[in-house]
Amino acid sequence: MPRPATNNREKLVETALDLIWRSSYGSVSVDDICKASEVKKGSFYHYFKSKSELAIAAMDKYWEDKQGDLNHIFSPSKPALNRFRDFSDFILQMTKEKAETYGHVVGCPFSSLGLEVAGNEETIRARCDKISNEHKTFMLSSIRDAEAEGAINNDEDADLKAERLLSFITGLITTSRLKNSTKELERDLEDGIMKILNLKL
Amino acid sequence: MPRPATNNREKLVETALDLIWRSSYGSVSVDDICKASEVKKGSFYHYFKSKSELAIAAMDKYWEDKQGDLNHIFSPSKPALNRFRDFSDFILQMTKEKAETYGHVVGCPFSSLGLEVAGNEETIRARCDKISNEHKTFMLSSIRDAEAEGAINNDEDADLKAERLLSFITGLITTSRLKNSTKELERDLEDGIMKILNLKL
DNA sequence: TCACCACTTGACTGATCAGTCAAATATAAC
DNA sequence: GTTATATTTGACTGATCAGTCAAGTGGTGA
Repeated sequence: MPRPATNNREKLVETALDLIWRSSYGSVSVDDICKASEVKKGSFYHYFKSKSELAIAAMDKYWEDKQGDLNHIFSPSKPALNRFRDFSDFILQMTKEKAETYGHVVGCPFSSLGLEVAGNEETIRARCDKISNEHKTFMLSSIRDAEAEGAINNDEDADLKAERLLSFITGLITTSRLKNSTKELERDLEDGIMKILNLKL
Repeated sequence: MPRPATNNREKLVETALDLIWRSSYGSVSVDDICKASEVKKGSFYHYFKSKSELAIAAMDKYWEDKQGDLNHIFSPSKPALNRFRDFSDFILQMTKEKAETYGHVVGCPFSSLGLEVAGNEETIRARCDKISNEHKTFMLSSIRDAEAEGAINNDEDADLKAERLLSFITGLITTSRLKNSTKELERDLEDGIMKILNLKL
C-alpha cells in the first residue's frame, strides 16, 4: 500500500508555470507559489534547491507537453504547407484560450521568461535558448519537405528561413502581449508565415 | 545666482534606464537605483511617486533621444530603401555597442520591459505600446515612399507590411538577447527586412 | 529680514524576500 | 519491531522591498 500521493512536486511545477506566465518571474515569489499550490515552503526546498531551478523544471515540463502537440502539428504525414497553417491556427487558438483564462494576453512563456532573466539568470536563459533551437528543428524539417514537394521556392537557405520564421512568430506574439490583443495574430500570423516561406506561384 | 544644479532627477532617470535595461525591472530595486545614482531615497520620492513612474520617465527620455536618431535615419531626403538599410545598420551597431558596454546583449528596452510587466503594470505596458505605434509610423511612411519610388511591390497593405516589419525586427532582437549573440542580427536583419519589403526585381 | 518653497537628508515602517533548519511523520525493507 | 529513507511541517533568519516622514538646507522674492 503506497503512501498517499501528494504530488507536491508536480503541484509546484504547474503552479509556478501558471503564475510566472501570467505575470513574470520577478514578480512571483516562492511564497506566492507555495500559497497557490498549498505546499509548504520546507517541501519546496526539499524538491528544488532554488526558485530558478523550479522555473527550469516548469519550462521543461511545459516544453515536454508542447512537443507532443508539435509532433502532431508538424506530422510528416501531412503536406508541409498544411503543417504551417495548422501551426498558425494552433498558436492563435492557444493565445486566445490563455488570454481568456488569465484575463490578458500572455504570450510565449519561453521568450517572456528568457528575455526577462537573460541578464542575470544564465541557466534559465540557456534553457530557453535550447528549447528555441529544438523548436526550430520542427520548422526546418517542414521547410525542407515543402521544398521537396515543390510547394515553396528554395532560393534561400532553409535554416535561414526557419530562423526568420521563428523570429517573426516570436515577434508577433511579443507584440500581442505588449498590445494585449490577439488582433495582430489574427491579421498576419498565417499570411506572414506564408510570405516568409515564399510559396511557389 | 542659481542654486547649484544637482540634476538628481536626470541622474535617476538615466541610472534607472541603465540598470533596468541591463537586467530587468523586477530585479532592480529603488535602493539599487538610488545607490548607483548617488541620490537619496527621499529625493527619489520627491521627484517620482513610484518606481513605475520612474520607469515611464526613463522610457520617455530614451524614446525622445531615439526619435532624433530615427528622424535622421528615416529622413525623406534619402531613397526609401537606403533608410531601411541604414536602420538595419543602426540596430546592429547599437546592439553590439550596448553588448560591449553591458557584457551581454541587452535587446530593445521597450519590448523587454513591456513584455515583463505587461501582466501587472498596465501604465507601463500602455506606454510601451504607444511608443511601438510611434515607431511604426517611421516604417509606414518610408514604405509608402518606397512604393511611390517604384522600389518595392505594393501587393500588400502598407500598414500590414509595417507591422510585419516591426514584428520581425522585434523578434530578431529578442532572439539576440535570448541567445546572447549578435550573430543572428548580422545574418538576417537586413535581408529579412528587404524580403518583407518585397523589392521589385 | 523674514517667510516661502523646492529640494535634501537619513532614519524609519511593516511587509516581503529567498532560503534554512530541526523536529515530526509516514512508508518501505529487513 | 527496527531501521533507513523520503517527505512534511512551521517556525525562523537576516536581508531587502517600496514607500513615508519630519526635520533640515539654502536660495528667492516681498
